[in-house]
Amino acid sequence: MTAKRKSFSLNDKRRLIEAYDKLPKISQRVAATKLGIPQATLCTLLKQRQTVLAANNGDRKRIRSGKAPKVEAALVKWIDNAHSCNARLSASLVKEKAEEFAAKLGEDNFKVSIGWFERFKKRENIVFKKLHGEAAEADMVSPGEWLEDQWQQMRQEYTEENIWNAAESGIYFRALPHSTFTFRSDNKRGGKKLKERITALFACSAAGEKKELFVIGKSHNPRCFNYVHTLPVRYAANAPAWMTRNLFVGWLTEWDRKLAQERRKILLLVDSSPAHDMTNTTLKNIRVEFLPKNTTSFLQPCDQGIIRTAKAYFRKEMARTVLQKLDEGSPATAVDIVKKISLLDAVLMLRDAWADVGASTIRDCWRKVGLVMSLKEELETVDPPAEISAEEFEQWIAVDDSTPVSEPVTDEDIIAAVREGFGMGTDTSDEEEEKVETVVPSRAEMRNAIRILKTGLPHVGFNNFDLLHHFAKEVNLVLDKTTIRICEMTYPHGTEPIHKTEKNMLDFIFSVDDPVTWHTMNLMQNRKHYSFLKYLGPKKISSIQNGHGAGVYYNTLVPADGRIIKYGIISTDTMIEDLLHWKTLYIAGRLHKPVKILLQNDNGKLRAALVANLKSAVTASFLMLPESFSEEDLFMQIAGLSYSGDFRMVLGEDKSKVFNIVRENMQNFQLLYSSILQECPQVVYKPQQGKLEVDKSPEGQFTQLMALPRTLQQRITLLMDPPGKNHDVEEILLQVAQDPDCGTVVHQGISSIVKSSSITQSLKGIATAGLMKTVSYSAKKVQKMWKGWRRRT
DNA sequence: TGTGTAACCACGTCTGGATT
DNA sequence: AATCCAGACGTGGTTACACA
Repeated sequence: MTAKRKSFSLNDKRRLIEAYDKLPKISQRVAATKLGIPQATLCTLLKQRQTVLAANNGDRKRIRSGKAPKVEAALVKWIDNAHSCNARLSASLVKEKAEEFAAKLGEDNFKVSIGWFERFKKRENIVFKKLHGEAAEADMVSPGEWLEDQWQQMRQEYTEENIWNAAESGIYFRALPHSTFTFRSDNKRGGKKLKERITALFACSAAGEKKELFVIGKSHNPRCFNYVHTLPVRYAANAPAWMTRNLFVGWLTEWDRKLAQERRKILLLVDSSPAHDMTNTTLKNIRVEFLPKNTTSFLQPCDQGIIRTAKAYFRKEMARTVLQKLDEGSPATAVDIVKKISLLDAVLMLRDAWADVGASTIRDCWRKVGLVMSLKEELETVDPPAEISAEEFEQWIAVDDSTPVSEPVTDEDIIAAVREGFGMGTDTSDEEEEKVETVVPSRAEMRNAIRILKTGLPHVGFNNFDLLHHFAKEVNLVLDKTTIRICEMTYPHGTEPIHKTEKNMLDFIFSVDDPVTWHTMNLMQNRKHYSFLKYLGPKKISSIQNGHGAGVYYNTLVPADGRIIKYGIISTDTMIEDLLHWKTLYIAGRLHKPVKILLQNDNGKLRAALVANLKSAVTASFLMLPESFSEEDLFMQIAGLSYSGDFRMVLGEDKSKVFNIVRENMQNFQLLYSSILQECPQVVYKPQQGKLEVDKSPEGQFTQLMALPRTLQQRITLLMDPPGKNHDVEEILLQVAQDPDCGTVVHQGISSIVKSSSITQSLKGIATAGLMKTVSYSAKKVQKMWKGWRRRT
């Protein structure tokens, strides 16, 4: 009766979807007849779009997994790893391994049959070639030979300053020494929970120079980082907190760029772990060389003492912290204390520990392994704290030595990774970790601490008064500044896009709930900040502020503590409005770039608006970027939004400025946007190419368009549909989504917002700029004023 | 008129093993 | 190592129909 039913291969399906996309907008029914399939088939097909397009084996007709997908996943990882180590694999070896994994993963029903093996190979596209014995064996070099031969050749063009070594090390930052602290804690709970680990990448040169640490943690946006402006280390995160190829390449690329600026070329030695694989990566100023396999432990300077020394300092500081708390008579056990140590604390401690490692130690380690010939130097020794025996201290330093620091190497790691990937998780839950709250000391407390140091230190023989004075001055400078930030934010140096001459110009935006009151108070305290407009009175000033442009009233050229600052006042409501709807994009646009949020009284609405603003920026950028782009392209696009809407349209000096803002602040951008990008279903991150891919289908673009801020949507409708004919916004956006020039339309919409607002804002700038302000300014005044104002409300 | 879905069952792929 | 077998399993193309 009915014709024989068809069955499509994944390639067929992909072709069908592509063909459907090329069709003009018609009903599924019509489209289906054109494609020669029933409507319902087309409907299901479109629903499977993502799965079909992501499939890698197009000749198959169904995507099916074997009976024990976990075993196969583990096996694939193991094979990958073996390949990257140039190990020879025979079919029987692989089968043996499969059996082992099955046993370890508790897959009792799984049998390593010939049939299974065949299908497994087909599914994964694996072929086992017969290898000839010698090739692999030839790779095995003795450390001595390598040193005399290859190494001498490699290092010829490089001086010791430019010969570097990098190595990862796992760090259980909450680990305690075996016995000393445990007497007061119940051991049962102790052990496991304290195993939170971070991985740090240490890099140093043969001359003793150290590179900023690269720390990899579990959490992308640890809560304890919230209030921190700049981390003293580079930070990244992934679930197992270990080095991946992607992170490593990212780190290298950035370093390469810095070196290019310095016109410096270096030779970097790393061990040959899969995470260090450099294929498809080109670096201009870094030559990456690998230590021969199985000789890493003898030849790697970092492994031979450098990292150990850093860890010794780290653990010593940890002991000091814990012991002090215990001595203060805190009822908490050592375990409790250690649990309160946040990731931030650990990172800061680790940074200091790394800074403490002496250049001579580093040089000596390089000499010891024989990579450089130089004179023997004094090795520093880190004495164990008095409370801990030397032996125990040694053990404590080494507790994390054998932890995996990069993608899987041992079977256990593979199994753990597979378990995690399949959502079974090992028994450790993060709940405990999440509860570590960060206590930021108040400014008064910090000031007091400085005072205590000043009076106390001379009594213990500290006599570098210059240093102390300088330190106190620097700290107070910062403290004073931060106190005047009534609600909001400042731009990090060099990112403020408006002023060209003043490199160190700090720009603050205060969002205040009631601008009239604020101006009244501020006029009384700091009349000199205001231009001639002050004669008009606070009400008039606020009305100028609110009535025109972006709703920001600026006082410029305000001297504060030897610096010139400027500050803008905006009402919180106006700001939220702009963040949510992009009415002017003036404030919203600035907040697309990383800025420091100084003090936030708990305004949930504002916080939500800030996030919404970032999301909008990402969405708008997606629409304007091609299907595939790099992270840098994305940030560039975002940074360009507030200029003319599209970075490509920015000309001349401004272009390089945007470029620089992004380059100098890559890390801050990543910190700002990483969680948003991760949560966004529209974008797929392809780590292999370091590229992001975004859904460019009409449906995808439509959802993106619908998510744009209201004002932008209105502008777009206006562009597409001149007033008069009243079409539905949704209807028009649907049209735009089909349009191949969709990105251009979005760009025009944004630039129409930016143009109209920046004109009014700069006109107002003329009125509010006034004459040069020469009168000195005290931050404390504003602080007092602010306090006074708060009391009254 | 349009799209989405429950149910049905053809058929691709699974399994352990035998055979070439 | 590759191919084949027979039976089981479960995906997904299709039909008929509900729903806006």
